Amino acid sequence: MDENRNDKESFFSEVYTVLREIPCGKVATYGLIATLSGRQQCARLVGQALRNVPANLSLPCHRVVNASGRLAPGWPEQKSLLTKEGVTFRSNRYVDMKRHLWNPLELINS
DNA sequence: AAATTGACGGTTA
DNA sequence: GTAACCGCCAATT
Repeated sequence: MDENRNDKESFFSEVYTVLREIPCGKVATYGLIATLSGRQQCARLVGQALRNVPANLSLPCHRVVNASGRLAPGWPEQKSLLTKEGVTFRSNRYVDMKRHLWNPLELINS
């Protein structure tokens, strides 16, 4: 049986699902999404998934940054998108994680 | 099949 | 706070 391939697709779906749960004005790290998707060590896979995602799915992929608050390379528009949602930056390329890092625990509490 | 790459994370310097 | 190094895992070459 091809169960292992099913696992991979499941992981991708989980990633997309988590993406939709990110509230406006918040950001999530690749590692956080990977953890919530069941693969804490597969942060890079999340990045690869996002890269493969077509823009027509309306997924808030611009709300995903790396653990340092760094935005995705080769995608300068991401900064504008985040700024438009109220996200502030520390320097010219780092998101203010202290303010805008999404805390999934709030979802449980709500 | 082996080596390289990649929208990364954590630790160390 | 920033930079360099290593470790992880799957996709690509």
